[in-house]
Amino acid sequence: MTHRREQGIGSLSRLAEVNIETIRYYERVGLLPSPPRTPGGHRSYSDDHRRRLVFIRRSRELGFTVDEIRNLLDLVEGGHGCGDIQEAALRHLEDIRGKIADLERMARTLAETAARCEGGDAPECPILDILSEEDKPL
Amino acid sequence: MTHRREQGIGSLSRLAEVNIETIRYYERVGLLPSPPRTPGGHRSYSDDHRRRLVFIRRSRELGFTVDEIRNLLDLVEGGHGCGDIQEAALRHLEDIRGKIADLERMARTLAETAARCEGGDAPECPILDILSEEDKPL
DNA sequence: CTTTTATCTGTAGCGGCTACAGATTGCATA
DNA sequence: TATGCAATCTGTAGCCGCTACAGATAAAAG
Repeated sequence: MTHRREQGIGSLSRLAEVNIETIRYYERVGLLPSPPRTPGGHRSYSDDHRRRLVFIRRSRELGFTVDEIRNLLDLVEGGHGCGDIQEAALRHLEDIRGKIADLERMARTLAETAARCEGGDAPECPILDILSEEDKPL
Repeated sequence: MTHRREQGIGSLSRLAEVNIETIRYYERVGLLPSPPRTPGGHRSYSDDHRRRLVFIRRSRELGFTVDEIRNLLDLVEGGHGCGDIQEAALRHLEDIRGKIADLERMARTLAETAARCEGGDAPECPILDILSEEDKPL
């Protein structure tokens, strides 16, 4: 029986591995519900908050935006089945693959161009050429 | 002889394919030198400005940050040879490859997990599992 | 000269935090 | 119980790289 009861924001921060300031930020933007407060006004979190916060962190680690996470959380709350969630994940996967493709184009261009450099003090520099000659396509 | 003389910001924007607001932004942050002004206060650009602006745009397209571009421009101005520039490009290339690796990790996790989904209204969802169970590594 | 278009400055917003300042609360020890 | 220190509070501002406005003025076209 792991009965961790109410806990402060610092403890939640350590358990969920999320910055304290970030936790308050998530509350402000409506990702994490406002917890009850102690008589003195300190936030007091339950295990449910912790689970939700871990969900948020993991989603961020997988590259979901705050907006997308809001949607994911709505799907979960709404008791939607696996299908909708899978669909959201696959959409996001496509985004990621698009970004990878962009970066690979950049990397290819840079690598190819840098390979043509002679280095040293050579005045001619193929990198400068592709950067400044506007009529040559990348 | 292509003697385009002084021109306004709109014309520069079209030639260099950079947004007008972005041009003024680059001037504010010190990437593009402040051009002379007409008696009425409008910016008046030369071909040098255009070349430099194209350089900036291309660098951004290759993923260099504004700071990195400032450094690149310093290298160029300083008459440094190909070697230094090549070095900067290779450093940047490593950054890009790091980002690609990050994104590929995300994509792999998402793809593998989504593949285990049964879809439909199944109550069990492997995606939700990896998102909320904090003791399972991604 | 009048109209239209171009440009001007300044400010604020985006996302996703992070970093402060200055006030207050909570808890442990003497 | 007093005290001292750590934890937390709110509010605001900054980061990057733009983008979008509003309201005023300049330039070009008719």
